[in-house]
Amino acid sequence: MWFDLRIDGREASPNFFVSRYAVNLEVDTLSRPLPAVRLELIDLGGRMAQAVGLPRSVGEIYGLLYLAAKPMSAPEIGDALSISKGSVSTGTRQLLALGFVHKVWLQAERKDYYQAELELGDMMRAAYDRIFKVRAQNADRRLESVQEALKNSRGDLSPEEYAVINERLERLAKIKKRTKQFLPLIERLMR
Amino acid sequence: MWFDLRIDGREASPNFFVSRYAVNLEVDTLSRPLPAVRLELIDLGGRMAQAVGLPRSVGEIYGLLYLAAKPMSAPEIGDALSISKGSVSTGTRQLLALGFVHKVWLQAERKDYYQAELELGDMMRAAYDRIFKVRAQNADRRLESVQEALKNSRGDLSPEEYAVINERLERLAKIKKRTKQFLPLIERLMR
DNA sequence: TTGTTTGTTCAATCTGCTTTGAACAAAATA
DNA sequence: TATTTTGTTCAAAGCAGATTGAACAAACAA
Repeated sequence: MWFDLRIDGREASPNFFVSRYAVNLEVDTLSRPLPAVRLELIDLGGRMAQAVGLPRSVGEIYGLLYLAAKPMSAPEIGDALSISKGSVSTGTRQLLALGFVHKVWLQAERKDYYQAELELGDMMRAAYDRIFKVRAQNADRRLESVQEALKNSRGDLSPEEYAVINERLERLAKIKKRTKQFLPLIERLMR
Repeated sequence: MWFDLRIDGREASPNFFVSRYAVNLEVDTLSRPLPAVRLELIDLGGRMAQAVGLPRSVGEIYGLLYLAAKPMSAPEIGDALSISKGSVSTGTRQLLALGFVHKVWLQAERKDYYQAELELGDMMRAAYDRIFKVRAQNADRRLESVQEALKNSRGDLSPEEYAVINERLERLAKIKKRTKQFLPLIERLMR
C-alpha cells in the first residue's frame, strides 16, 4: 500500500461490515462464461487499482461486481476470476474497508454475498479524504522534522551552507503553505 | 511506472538535456559525511518518489541535489548515496526527463554536473499535465472501449442483464463527464 | 457425533520492479 | 598508440508485495 493509512485492518467482529437489513434477491447460479463487456470492465478495474497502488485482484473483484445483476458469493467470485479463496477473502475485506462494496444478507443462505457500491462519486470523495489528506499531513510532518534537523546540524555546517539550505527549506515551506490553501478548494469542489 | 507515459525514453542525442550556457561555479570536492538535514531530505525525497510510483533512488538523488550548495557529478552522487553507477545514470536520466534536474556545463570539466530544479511549483504543474491529464484521457478511452464491448455482447445477454449493465455504464459515463468538468478547475487553480 | 461448506490466516511461492555490476563506448590524456 | 575517466546499457540478482494453498475455525446438516 503506498499510503500509510491502514485500510486493511482486521475488523473487531467478523460481521462488522454486513448490512443489517435482509435483502430478498435471487442469485446468479448459472456459471456460463462472462460476456465481453464484463471482462473489459474487470480488466479496467484491475488497471485502475494498480494505478492507485492497490492489488490488481482487488480492482478486478470490484469490476466483476459492478456489472453483476445480482450479489455474488465469494466462491462465485473466485470462480469467475480464477483466483484463490485467500485472494477473494483479502480482496473483499479491502473493498469493504474502502467502502467500495457491501455485504448483503440473503435469506436462507449461509454464504456471504457481495454487491458493489455504485455511488462512485461518494466513494472517490471518501478515498480522497482518507488517502490524499492523510498523505498531505504526513508530508507536512516530515518537512517539519527536516527543519528540526537543520537546527541540529547547524554546528556541522559552514555559514554559506547553512544559508543555502535554509533558503531552500523555506522554499519548501512556502510550497507546503500554498498546498494547504489549495486543498480546501479542491474539497469544496468535490461536494 | 504506474502511468503509461514514457518519461524514460532514451534521448536522441546524448546531450539533449544539457543546458547550453556554461556556468562558472566551484564544485564540492570535499567528501565529508552529509549533515543530518541533508540525510533527512534525501529520505523524504525517496519516500515522496515511492508515493508517486517512482523508484526510491530517483527521489533520493533529487533530495541530495536539492540541498547541494554546488552542482554534483554522477560519481559524487553515487558516493554520497552509496548507489551504483548504473542507478545514478538511469536515475538522473529520469529526473532530467521529468524536468526535476538539469545538467550544468562546468568549464574545464569532463564530467556532467547536475543541479536540482528549484521551482517545485512549476515542476508539479508539469507533472500534473504529463501524468494526471494523460491518465484521465486513458481512463476515458478505456471506458469507451467497454461501452463498445457492450454493443458487441448484446447478443449474449438477456434483456435484463443488458439493462442493468447499460444503466451502470451510464453511471460511469456521468462520472467521467463530471471529472472532465472538474479538471479544468484544478488546472486554473494551479496557475 | 461426523461430514460438508464457507471463510480466514499465514508461510511459502511467485512475480514484477529496482538495483547492481560487468561489458562496452566515448572522450580526453600521455 | 595505450590508459584513464566518465557514462550507458542490460542480464542477473535482489527485493517488496501479491497470490496461493494448506491448516484451521465456525456454522450448519445429517
